[in-house]
Amino acid sequence: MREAAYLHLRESILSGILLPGTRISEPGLAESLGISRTPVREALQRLSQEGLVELSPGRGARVRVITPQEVREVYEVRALLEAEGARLAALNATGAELEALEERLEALDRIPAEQYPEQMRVDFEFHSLLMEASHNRTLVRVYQDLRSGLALVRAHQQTLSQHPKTREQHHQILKALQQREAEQAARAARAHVLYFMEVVLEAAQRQGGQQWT
Amino acid sequence: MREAAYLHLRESILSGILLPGTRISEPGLAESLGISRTPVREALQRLSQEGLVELSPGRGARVRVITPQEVREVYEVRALLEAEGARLAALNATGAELEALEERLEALDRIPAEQYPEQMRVDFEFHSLLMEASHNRTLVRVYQDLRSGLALVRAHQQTLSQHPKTREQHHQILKALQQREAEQAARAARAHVLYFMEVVLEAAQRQGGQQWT
DNA sequence: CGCCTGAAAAGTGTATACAGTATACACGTG
DNA sequence: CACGTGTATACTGTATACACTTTTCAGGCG
Repeated sequence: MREAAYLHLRESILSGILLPGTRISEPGLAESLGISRTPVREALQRLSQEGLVELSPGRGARVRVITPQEVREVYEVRALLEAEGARLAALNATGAELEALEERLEALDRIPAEQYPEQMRVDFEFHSLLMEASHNRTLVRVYQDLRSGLALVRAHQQTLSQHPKTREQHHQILKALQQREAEQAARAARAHVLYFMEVVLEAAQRQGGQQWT
Repeated sequence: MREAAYLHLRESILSGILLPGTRISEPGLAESLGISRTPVREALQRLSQEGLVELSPGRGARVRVITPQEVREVYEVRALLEAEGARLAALNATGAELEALEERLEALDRIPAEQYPEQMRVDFEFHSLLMEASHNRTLVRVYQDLRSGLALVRAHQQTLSQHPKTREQHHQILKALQQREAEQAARAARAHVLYFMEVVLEAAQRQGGQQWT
């Protein structure tokens, strides 16, 4: 039930049902889920450590507010991690892992542009598989922690995937991995993440102000 | 009281009172601290997310066991983060921050070699200040998360600080920061962390087997 | 009309109770 | 003598109760 509360809250936040800054009441959420406060509390604390909610002592939980400055910081760290992941993957990836990556890019091409959630899911899988191919589980863990925070940002930035450049960059990364060119893979991954950061920040500037979901 | 339970457990684990693999009983710990199970549970879950304890569903909590392979992974990621931190610090550090760093190195020289805990504390402060001088709070957060796991390793590796090379490497980093040479700072920080990793792994091999603290 | 005050409502933090489950140990069986 | 089974104990996960704090809102005062 803790897991259920966690997943429900996470989904509510990422899908935009709960806007940033919204207060989350333990009794309220517990009743709406038909469970007691205990698992709700534990779910909130987990989300707090993941950076999706803010927990002030004695004053309850709120959905976290993220500033553009913070988005920039997170993407810069992600670029660092993903570049290293790509470098290691070029050295350590197995044949099966390379095929799985290739398969995801083919799947992305097959998905119609209007099915945004599906695109996002496969895109996410591609990057996760890339990091796992590094064979450094600590790197993967840190990366996933960072991404759960990033999800907050992308929630309302729909339609920005499948930019023309994105597809080309994905293939550049894969090609470098297949040719075992570590430095080239790192550069390509870094460029991809930083390019995406600019797209996100631009879209945010157009549609919002100092903060958003 | 959650904080008290958290700090008590953390200290017990890092000081070696609780050895890796030891089962931690919620009722037992609650009684020994004179509090109820609720805050104990919450502390255990926090420690679980920080990587100090392992939490198997329905089967309670154990102090986590770390393998040399994992130590290598963690230090490699730390080297990556700290190199980036040093690079950014060379660009962004304020005068006051540079002075604080210098002060820590002077303090390290003043501490007698036998006061190991004090040395470790100041050494920790130096590295934390270095990362904070990067002015990227996300980078700092990820770094601190990683280090709390590392603390497990160093707990029983006393006497390995103040290796002759350590002092020199610290000063190399600081010098690069003062001269605003970003790439040199990154290289120096990376070399320092990786060197330290080798020292730790060597010490572990001498005194242990496949796993320790 | 605005601001301060104070009481009521809601909420957080901790303790405790209870149901379901894993673990350990002893006994019986092959 | 080894192994499986059954029972008793201990523990985890969830629910509920209670004290204390924060928030809210209405009424009175300046």
